[in-house]
Order: sequence, then C-alpha cells, then structure tokens
Amino acid sequence: MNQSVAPYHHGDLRNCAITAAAELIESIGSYDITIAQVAKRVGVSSPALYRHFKDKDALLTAVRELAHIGIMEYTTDAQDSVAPGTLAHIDALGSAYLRFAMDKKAFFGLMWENHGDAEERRAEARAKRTGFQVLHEAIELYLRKQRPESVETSLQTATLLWSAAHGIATLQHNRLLDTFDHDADAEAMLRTATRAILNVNV
Amino acid sequence: MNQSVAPYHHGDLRNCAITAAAELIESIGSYDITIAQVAKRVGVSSPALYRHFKDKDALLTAVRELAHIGIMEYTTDAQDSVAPGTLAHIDALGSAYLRFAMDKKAFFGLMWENHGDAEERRAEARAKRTGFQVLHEAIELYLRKQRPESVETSLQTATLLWSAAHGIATLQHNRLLDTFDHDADAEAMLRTATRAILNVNV
DNA sequence: CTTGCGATGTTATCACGATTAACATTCAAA
DNA sequence: TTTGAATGTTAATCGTGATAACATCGCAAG
Repeated sequence: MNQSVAPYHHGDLRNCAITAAAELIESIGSYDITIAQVAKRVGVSSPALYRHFKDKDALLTAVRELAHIGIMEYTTDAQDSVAPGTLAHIDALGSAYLRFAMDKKAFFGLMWENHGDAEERRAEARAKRTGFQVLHEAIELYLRKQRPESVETSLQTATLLWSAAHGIATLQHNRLLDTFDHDADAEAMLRTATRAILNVNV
Repeated sequence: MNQSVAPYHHGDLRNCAITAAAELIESIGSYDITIAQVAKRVGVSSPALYRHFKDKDALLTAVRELAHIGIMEYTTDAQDSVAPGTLAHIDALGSAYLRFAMDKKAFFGLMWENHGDAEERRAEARAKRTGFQVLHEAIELYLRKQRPESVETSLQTATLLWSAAHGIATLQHNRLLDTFDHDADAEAMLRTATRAILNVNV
C-alpha cells in the first residue's frame, strides 16, 4: 500500500503547508512569503490554510520550529568527529552555528525575528534549550578538565559564547562583518573569541 | 516672525516625514509603520510622500540614518567622563551600544534589518564608520599603552568586540539573553567579554 | 505684471495579500 | 443512513503600497 495516502480532503494539510513554506523560503532565500504562494504550492486555496493556522505568523512560527530542528542537526553532525569536552568540540559547535547561519540564511533570519508574543518566544526558547544545552555541557566538561576552578561559571560562559557566536553570525548574515576589517573571517573570529572567553573567570 | 514658516506647499515635507516616521516608530515601539500613518501625522496625503521618497523603503532608509546619528550621540556622550584609551573608555562605548539597543529598541532593530540592496548597505556602513572608528581608536590607544605588541591587531580586536557587543545587544533586544542564564546581565557580560578579548592576541 | 513650467499636493484607482463570511463536501460516529 | 464536525471552496472585505490624472503654488521669463 501507499504509505502516504491522504487521509482526509487533502491529507495532512498542516504539515504539508509547513514543509511547503519552508521549501518556498529556502528557494527564494527570504522568509517574506505569501499565504497564497504556500497554498498554491500545496495545491489548495488560501483560506484553507486558516483551518490549520490562526494567521500567517502562526505558520511562520511552525516553520521556525523546523529551523530549530535544522540547527540542531548541524549541531549534532558537528559532534561526530570530535572528542567530548575538548576545545575542538566547542569549536565544532560554534562552527556549526556559523555554518547554519550562512547555509540557511533565510531560516536563520526568520528564527530570530522579533514578531509574535512573549508566549511563543518562551516556547521556542524551550525548543532551543537542547542546542544551548549541548554547548553548555561541552563547556562544562572542558572547564572541568582544563580550568576546574571555573566550572561553576559554565552557564555564564556558555551564554557569553553563544552571544559572541550570535553576534558574529548576525553581522556576517547581514554582510556587515567585513565592513571595516576587509579580511574578517567569521570562523577565525569565533575561535579567537572562544579561546579568550574560556580563559577568563566570568 | 515665525521661524518655521512653511516655504512651500507644506514646507520641507521630506524632513518632516522622516521626523514623523521616527516619532511614530518610537511611539509604537516598532518599525512596522505605514505610509498612511506617516502622511496623516504630517497632515498630508499618502501619495505626497512619493514626491520625496522612491518608496517606503527609501523613507525607512532615511530614518535609519537618524538612528545612526542617535547611536553616535550615545557614543559621544559616553566619552564625556572617561579618559581616552582606558579600559573605562572602551567599557563606556560598549555600554552606550547596549543602552541604545534597549532605549531605542525599534531603531536598533530597524538599523540592522536586512532589506534594501547592497548599495544602501555600503552607504549606511560609511555612516556607521564614525561610530566604529571611535571604538577602533579607543582600542588602539588602549593597546598601545597596555599591550603594545598587539597594537597591529587593533582592527581585528575592534571588530571582534563589536561582534560581541552586537550579539549581546541583539539577544537582549529579542529578550533571549536570559533564556538560560536567568541572571544574565548584558552590561556585565560585555565587560567580561571586553576584558577577555583585549587580553588575547587576535 | 502676467504667463507658463516645474515642483508639490490631491483625489481616484489599482493590484495584492491577509482575513473572514457563506456555502459545499467528506469523514466518522450514532 | 444521517448528521455534525472538520476541512475546502469561492466571493467579498480591508488595509496598504504604488501609480495615474488632475490641481496648485512659486518663480522666472517676457
């Protein structure tokens, strides 16, 4: 039997719409999409989508979740060939973050957009926790080995490193990183920042 | 005589529109404004604005310039009571950046929006140069005194510090900074990052 | 001083995109 | 089978960016 039979009028429109929206965003390289475009891609009328999403923002929020999953994949893949708790491990995580920002520009931009209410933000943050947690654990492990006296500040260190990575990624994403330093290299910068931050008591 | 006489039909609609847009953005705390809203605020019809701006984005670009001026004011004020080339000087600049991001949320968000073409970006970058230049000079001066062997890397150091400040500011701006570290304090984080980065060879 | 053009404004009008309303179809349970 | 809930469709509303066509105002040339 065909596994993916359409159980209803369309099938699971909700999921198809999210996927279609994501594909659309990826293909045009911008999250400035239209309900009509998504509907057409799924082969359904625009209003049909409102049976599954309160409004356009709700659809985008769903796509954002996909983006979070995507960044987690990058993170997970990055850990494949590195020893846990090493500097290389932390570098790999940072590198994955930067790579995601550049590979999936539109998604990266979308996931930090400031729309929606605080509630949604919390929910998304919860989803993100996994990714941050990975970084936090890597740092904690590293500090335990290399700077045991700083282990207690691992959370602050992780937050600071995240901020640094986020700043570099954001500036590069907006093509501003090399505005002044023509040779600015995101990855190199993050490595430098990582080493600087790990060697300080937060 | 009344100083601010309207020399023409309206007066200088262009400038009034920019100001009105800025006020509007500030008052609603979002740069998601409407041509009609701006027009109404100035007491003019919507199409009139198109005599002075190619399109909505052109108006927002003009507002962005105001935002850059605003951040420069913060920067300048920050230097008032600090000795040039000291760590306190650099801290003050970073603090000003963070403060601007929080005080003028909408403007901060607007100025890093990824719209418009590359040309505009270049122009804006040029305007920004002043602000970055101040930071760069402060860092160069500091390094010359404290770590002369690292002076040659001052540009990279400044770029890295900017990135760190930008990351912290951006995350706080999106209310995400304290997602994991409940007690995260932007200013304290930046001070830590500053010290870490300044003590490393880039 | 008048005329006429260019700069500015105004009022229709469009086209589009987000929603909602009103109506139609299908699944599933009684 | 019948019927209501779920899910779709088409028609219609509204807000918004943008352009067209028409109206004014200020100034420079005669």
